[in-house]
Amino acid sequence: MSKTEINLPKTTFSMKANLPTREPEIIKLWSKIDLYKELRDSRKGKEKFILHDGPPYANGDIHMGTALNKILKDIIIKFHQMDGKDSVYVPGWDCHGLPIEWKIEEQYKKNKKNKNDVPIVEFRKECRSFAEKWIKIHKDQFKRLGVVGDWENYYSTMSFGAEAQIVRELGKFLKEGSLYRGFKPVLWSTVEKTALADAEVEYKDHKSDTIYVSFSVKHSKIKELNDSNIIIWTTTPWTIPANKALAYNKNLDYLVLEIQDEGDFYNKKIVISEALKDAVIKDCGIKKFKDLKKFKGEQFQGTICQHPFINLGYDYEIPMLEASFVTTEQGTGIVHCAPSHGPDDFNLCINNGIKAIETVDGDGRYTSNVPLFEGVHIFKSNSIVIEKLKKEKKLLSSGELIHSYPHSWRSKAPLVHRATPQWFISMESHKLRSKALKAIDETAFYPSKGKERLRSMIETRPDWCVSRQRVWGVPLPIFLNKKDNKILIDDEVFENIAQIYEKEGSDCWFSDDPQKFLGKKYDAKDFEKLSDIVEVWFDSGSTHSFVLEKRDDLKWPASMYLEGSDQHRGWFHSSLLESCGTRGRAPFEAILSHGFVVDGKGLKMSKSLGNVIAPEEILKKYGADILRIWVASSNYAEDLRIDYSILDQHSESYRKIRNTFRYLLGNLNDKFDDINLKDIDIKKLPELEQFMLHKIYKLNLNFKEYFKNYDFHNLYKELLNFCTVDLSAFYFDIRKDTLYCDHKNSEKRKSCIILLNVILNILIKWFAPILSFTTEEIYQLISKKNKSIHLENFLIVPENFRNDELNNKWIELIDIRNKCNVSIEAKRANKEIGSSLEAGLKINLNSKFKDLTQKIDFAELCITSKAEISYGEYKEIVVNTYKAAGEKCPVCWKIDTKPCGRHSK
RNA sequence: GGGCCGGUAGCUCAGUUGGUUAGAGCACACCCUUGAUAAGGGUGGGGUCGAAAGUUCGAGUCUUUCUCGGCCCA
Repeated sequence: MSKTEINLPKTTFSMKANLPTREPEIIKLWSKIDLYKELRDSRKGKEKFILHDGPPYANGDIHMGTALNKILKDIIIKFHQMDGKDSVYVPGWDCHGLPIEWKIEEQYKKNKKNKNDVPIVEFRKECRSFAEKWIKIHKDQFKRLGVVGDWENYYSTMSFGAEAQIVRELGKFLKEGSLYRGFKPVLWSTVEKTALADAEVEYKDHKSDTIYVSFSVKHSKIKELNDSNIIIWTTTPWTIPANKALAYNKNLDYLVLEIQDEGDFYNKKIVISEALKDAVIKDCGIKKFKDLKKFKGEQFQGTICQHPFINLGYDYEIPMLEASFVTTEQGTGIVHCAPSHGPDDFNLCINNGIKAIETVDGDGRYTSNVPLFEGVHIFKSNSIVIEKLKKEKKLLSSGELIHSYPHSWRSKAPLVHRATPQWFISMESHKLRSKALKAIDETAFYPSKGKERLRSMIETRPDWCVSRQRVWGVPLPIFLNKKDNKILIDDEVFENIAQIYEKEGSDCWFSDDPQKFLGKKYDAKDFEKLSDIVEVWFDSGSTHSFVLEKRDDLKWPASMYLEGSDQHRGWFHSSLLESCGTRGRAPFEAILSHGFVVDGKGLKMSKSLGNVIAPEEILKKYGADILRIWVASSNYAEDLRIDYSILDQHSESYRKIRNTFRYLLGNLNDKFDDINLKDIDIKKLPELEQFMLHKIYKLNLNFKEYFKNYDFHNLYKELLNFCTVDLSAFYFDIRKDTLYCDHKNSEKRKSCIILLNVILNILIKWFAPILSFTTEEIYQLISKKNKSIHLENFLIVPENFRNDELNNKWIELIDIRNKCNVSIEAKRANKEIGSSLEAGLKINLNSKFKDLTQKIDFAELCITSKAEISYGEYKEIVVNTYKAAGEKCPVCWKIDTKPCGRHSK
């Protein structure tokens, strides 16, 4: 018999994947058939699954984190689509904000242009086109990853519709009354009379006056504190008039000392931290003193002090507050707090109900809120403060210090923190906090630990500051009445502004006559138009309103929001607050958060470490399907490690999967028969085939459970193990003989072909959400049913595939098979045999196995030429392997003393 | 510096309410095969469960401290 008479596998599906060149062709196919539209049409009227896209910032090439995020989204969307739902994906971009402003400014700098010489509207146009450019680039990069979505009708926070809706959303907070005007310190240049962003700040050495100031205790739980003086140290004496509180650390030890030196502090008790005692004594030149008491910081609780200028009209109470930012690095272990002049101070005070006020104006002069100092410039007031402290006997010591201090990058002038008018959404006035906490309870979190993380942030966060003194953003739609400084609240005006934005965008706020926005009802002369913009988190926090609610193909609330775990502080957070404030519930039913991409050792990627891997490199070297395997196989609940050795490993697994498909296709000769699983007459199949159907049934159960919990790394692992353990090393290996050597009419062979069809059909669908490209490549080869694999549904596996009894039986048989393999291996190691077909088996089994094994051909299972079982009182399974005697059949290669009768016909 | 989360074979991951000798796949080593062939099969080695202390008859699992890493805040 010649080789042409056996059925060798034949397929056009190549072993080599060549993904980097093949994948772009598949993307072209998807675009040609308009896959996204096909997907929508195929699920018209079906239950919707809406994964609402968190908008990436339209700036710079995508990195691994972005790729991870998009692929994970795509995998989930495809799972739901194949599960029969209408799984709509509308990608979006976040466009406003400082980073883009910066890029444009940088370009100006290069061209020696001054931002201030450029009209705002022109500047904003450049920002807009910059964002547009990056959206285009991102789109192609995301498509290359295999992400399918409505790329033609994406959303952006800078679209006119978005800008209009953001105005409407703010209008809701204004109308409700929860949006109020407050003050908050920002870094301020008194020279340029403007706020500066962190990135605009240069740190360099600066000489500051330093003072040790005493605050006398008004009352305290600690007896010894009641007639003592809390000592603080500061490098900004000019902030003393704005002092509202003192901060201590509850974990530090503090001392009460009695000073016995002559002078203002003779016989006075002072309080400082124990750790800084020596430094303070030396710095203040204290010679004689007595230790009176030592106590833990936590005992400060409830202590109230007096302002050092109490006799000059500063007659309010100064509470002592607990703060972890107090350290023993410098000073006295107690820190003076001016909420108008420091972010720490501000946050601590606001959490204790002390609000910042405007103490210093834009020029750097004290306002009328500061008694004695009104009109004095802060940079000229240190000496006055020091002099008055001395006069009031509140100055323990003074000096000078050269230290690193923030300066403006433009003017090089020293900066200060200055409380400026800002707009806040109250967490309490309309119960926003409790609404948000309730909404968290009603949300499903994957992984569950995300719930606590978000909750603890919402529980403790201060009021939401939504204003920024910038230009690239949505203008705050606020008019102030010049007479009484009251906010103009009128739905007609808000809607008018929104409709103008809808038509022409928000640029006109800065250029056009205010009357245009006020309409006919009000006179522009009576109102001041604000020039602040809305902070960008409010933009993206409103996407649910201008995307989910506005589009007919979507639904509100979203089924899921999915982002990196940093977004508990970001998008999850702002979306929750915005939606709870305006609609009383979260805009999502579930939140899935993923960890960060780190290198192979678990370190974060950074240029300096040289461990950065760009998605582009991976696509060029491996292809998107390998990257998608990396996403699916990693546990996103934690950080995700990636390096080339990890990718190499996944690309090995990919080859295993690809070869599994190749075996199926080869033996089917690329002819796929879409068998209805319900029509299979299971009892007519050999037991091995029945057992495989049971395996498929069980795996499908697990598959559904893993998918339900978004537990993809376990799902992928089971699929991979099915390919390697159950198929390649077991079923495929055993059935090679039947497939190659049996006649095409053999019942056994036909049964096997049924199984190969079933396996191919179910496997390609199981893998499709993950291996989007490879499964498409296969689908195009075998099926004309649909235009794409992604239009298919997961198969429903009939209950009659289940056969637990048979499964238990085959667990035993596989155990015997494993023992046979050990025995064969021993002979192979002795060089007595090579291939297992050169072997015969003598298997000794306890009689209890008789029923189990009677009809089983172990020569078939173990791929040997002979196998005999003898039953007896054996305690263990004992297998003896011998060299099979006789001639090798040229067709099936089995060795027998008699001629092989299989291939006569 | 503070809050939260994490550390199980070289890699990706399992490991129920504490309970036999901690598992799987890949990788690795050796062997076989040359009719899945830049494929396929078999056998095997490999872990102080980040470290230490504690609770317990018993700890990968519970407690504390430390350490390393990540995110957020400062």
